[in-house]
Amino acid sequence: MTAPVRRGRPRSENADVRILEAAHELLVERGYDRFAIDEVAARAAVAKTTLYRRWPTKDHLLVALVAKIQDEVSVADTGDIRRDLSVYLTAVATGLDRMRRVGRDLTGEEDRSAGVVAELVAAAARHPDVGDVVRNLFARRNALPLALLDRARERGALAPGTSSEVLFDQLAGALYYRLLVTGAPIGADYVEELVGQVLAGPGATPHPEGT
Amino acid sequence: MTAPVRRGRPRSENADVRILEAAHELLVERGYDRFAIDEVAARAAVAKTTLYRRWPTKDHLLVALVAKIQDEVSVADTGDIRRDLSVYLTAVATGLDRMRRVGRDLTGEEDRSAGVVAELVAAAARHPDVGDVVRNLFARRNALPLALLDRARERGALAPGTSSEVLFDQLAGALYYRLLVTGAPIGADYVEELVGQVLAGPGATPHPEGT
DNA sequence: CCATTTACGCTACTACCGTTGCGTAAATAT
DNA sequence: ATATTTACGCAACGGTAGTAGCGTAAATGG
Repeated sequence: MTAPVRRGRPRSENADVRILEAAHELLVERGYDRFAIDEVAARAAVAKTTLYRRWPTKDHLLVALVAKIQDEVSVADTGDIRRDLSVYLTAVATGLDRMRRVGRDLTGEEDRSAGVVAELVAAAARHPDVGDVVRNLFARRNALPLALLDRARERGALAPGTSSEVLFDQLAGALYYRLLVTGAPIGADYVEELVGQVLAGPGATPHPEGT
Repeated sequence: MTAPVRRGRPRSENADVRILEAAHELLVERGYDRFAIDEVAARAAVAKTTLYRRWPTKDHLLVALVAKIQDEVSVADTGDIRRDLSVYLTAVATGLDRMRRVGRDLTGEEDRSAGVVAELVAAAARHPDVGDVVRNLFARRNALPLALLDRARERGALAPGTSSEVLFDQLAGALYYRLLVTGAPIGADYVEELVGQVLAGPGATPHPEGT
């Protein structure tokens, strides 16, 4: 936090707020496409150039918006790791499903859904700096569940050599893979099955094969 | 295959080929952004309208291109499920990494990477019909490894109740999650660790020292 | 008070995606 | 041959992302 003593005319904080609000409204109403920067500026009663001074591309605005919107997913630690994971991942899944429907399905609109998560991923791939922000976002979002896994391992509920990060990749990865790639549903029953199989590990080889 | 007897002037197959070739070249050269439809048409020596008659959006062209480019990942079944999975997933990972670098890094260009996979995911989310094609693409691509898992289960190398689909989600999901979301590297060592942990299952509680 | 610095609003502009209208080319049907 | 049908090429257009130039507003420094 360097001293906020700057030389010229200060940025209107009001403008930031109004832009983000207008963008939020339009995103929910219309989805990411059908979401025109000009319209955001107009609705925020701000010149387009003012908007671009803050966020150099639409993608940057999107990620700033998501960062603001994103709700914390709470993590309960009851000591029953399986149950805790199921609860957490179910919450994540419903959150993702809500994000997927943004701009669609609320109104009886056509079908040009946006899939905010998909757009976020694409934006992160397009601009390195957006990628940094997105990764930071997820890092903070995932810190609590990772800590949960760490504690479980220390407690002996997970095998000693277990990598929390890899374990989390298995769990979250399955959800995002279904959301973004295969489009398969991710209901509570799926989460339950996933957590069960991840923890059990199907490689129980009663009679090890191979040379 | 309905009879190819149609009434008017036939579509120039040559045009399809030339367009896809030009698009392929440009995609590799420039990446998905910086890839202008006008330029594809020009390079293919075809009117823009001719192109749009075949693929109604840039996204449609992209997915058609990827469908053509995508190389089969071979699946070996040596009987050692752990080894087979490692080999297969390593091949997938290197393929993904190659896709990620398309349009970047070949030239000493700036940094506006495209991330073809990310764009593909976004395209699938934007247009329902593109989504269908993409899902179909992956379904066919994943058929062999899924069959591998099925055989392993029947052979007793995987626990009887194991869901091949969920298991595959854990594996592929982890890779795509890293590629698209966290940006973490996915080298051979990671794949090895992933496969090991997925098969072992960290939930083996040797001495539950609960509350 | 006045110069400087930075932000704002406005207009105009470029580039690209995707569409439309129209004249022409290549096939089939009679 | 002629009519019909469908594709092609061309040119113009509308909509949106992002940029550039310029005059004006609001702050600080002397």
